[in-house]
Amino acid sequence: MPKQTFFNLSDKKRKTLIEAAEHEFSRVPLFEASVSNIIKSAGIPRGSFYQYFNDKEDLYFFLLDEKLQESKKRFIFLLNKHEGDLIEAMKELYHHFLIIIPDEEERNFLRNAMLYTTNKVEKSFADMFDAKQDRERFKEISELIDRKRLNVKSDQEIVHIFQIISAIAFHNFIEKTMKKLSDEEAMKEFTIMLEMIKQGIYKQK
Amino acid sequence: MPKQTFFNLSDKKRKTLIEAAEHEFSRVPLFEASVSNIIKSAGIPRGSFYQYFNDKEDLYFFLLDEKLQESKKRFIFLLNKHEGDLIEAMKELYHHFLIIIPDEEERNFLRNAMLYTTNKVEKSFADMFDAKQDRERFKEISELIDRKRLNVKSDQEIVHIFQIISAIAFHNFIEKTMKKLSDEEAMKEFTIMLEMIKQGIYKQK
DNA sequence: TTGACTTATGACAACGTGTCATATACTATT
DNA sequence: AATAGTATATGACACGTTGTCATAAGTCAA
Repeated sequence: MPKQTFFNLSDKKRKTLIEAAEHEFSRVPLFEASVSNIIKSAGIPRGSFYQYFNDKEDLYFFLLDEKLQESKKRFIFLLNKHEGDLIEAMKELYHHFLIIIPDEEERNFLRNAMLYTTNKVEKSFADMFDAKQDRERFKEISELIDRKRLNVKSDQEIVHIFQIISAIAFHNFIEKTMKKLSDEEAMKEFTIMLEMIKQGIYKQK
Repeated sequence: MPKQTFFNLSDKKRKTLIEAAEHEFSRVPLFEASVSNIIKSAGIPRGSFYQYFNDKEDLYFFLLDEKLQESKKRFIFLLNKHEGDLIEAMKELYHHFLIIIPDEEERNFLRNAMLYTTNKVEKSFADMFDAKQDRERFKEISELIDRKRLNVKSDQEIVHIFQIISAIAFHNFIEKTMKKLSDEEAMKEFTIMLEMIKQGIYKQK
């Protein structure tokens, strides 16, 4: 977490710094990003940077977390919109992630995050549904989901379903990026896969 | 790819170098690994390293690819063993990945790869099943799979099933690592998820 | 005004990377 | 054996990055 000093900064200075950081982290993935570029672009001295953050990771995951919080809120909104249909909500969330975000810098930031810090992103996203992490949110989501549609026996299985869908979404994004698929193609593949797991991939006896 | 010079090296020297590299890449993920450590441990001068490789990525992905080739071969073997049952083959492959590998260094190498270069590992693995990449292998695998068990209409859907199972395996490994689950716990979760997608997660109408 | 505390600053040591001029080894040909 | 031509080995070096630390400047309450 950034140090208190960072939060004590004037709004203007903090905003400049954040913008400089987002610019750098959009340009290249975390491991190639440099503190030097960020401070040059923000116009602050090197010492100050380390007054605010432990290191570049500190700043990076602070920014990433903020963005993921937004996604989590959106997910809840979409779950409402689709009357508790988990798959429809995830479809639209993913679609939004692919297409609707208008800002190219934001897209690149998230792209770099998804590809190079997959484990962190995936964990953060999965934790939304982890009762131990955030009982409040878990309860909210859990109540929203329409169980009648689902072939589940327990709450635990609902969590698994969420994890399966997330895993497929992550996989799909990686495939899209590596094979340079269009948004439409990616979305089509994602939808097909979801249909398959809805119905079951093995023949019923 | 490493340069020809590397392959011209004496077996002994090449082996020493590879061992030094594996040691370093087991210690830390690619982005933290240093050429300096590798050459120090291998006892070769800095200039030589760059005579053999373009950079550390060059060496890293060469090693990683070799290991993934092994997994691919094993997958085909397991598909045979389980008489074309895709899910049983993947279960055992994953189980092997988790438990059977006896060498701790090897485990750490793969762990670092899975967590920090997910996109590359996932792509390489998925390509095994990509007709465009390796028509030979695709044909071999495709013929091995027992379609009678599967609820599929086309070859394309079989590829999707493979992708779904891989995605779940990757997800599971990340979860296992982040939450420090035991091999048994991870395996149990993986099995549950596979059962779910076998049967379908939505109620049939 | 003073003292205590917080924040700002940039020079610096430590380390890492990739290159390049130079030295050395090897091979084939006369 | 001498030579030429090619492949390989070597390590000093220029350049970039990181995180720290001594010092300066600011803030605020008494």
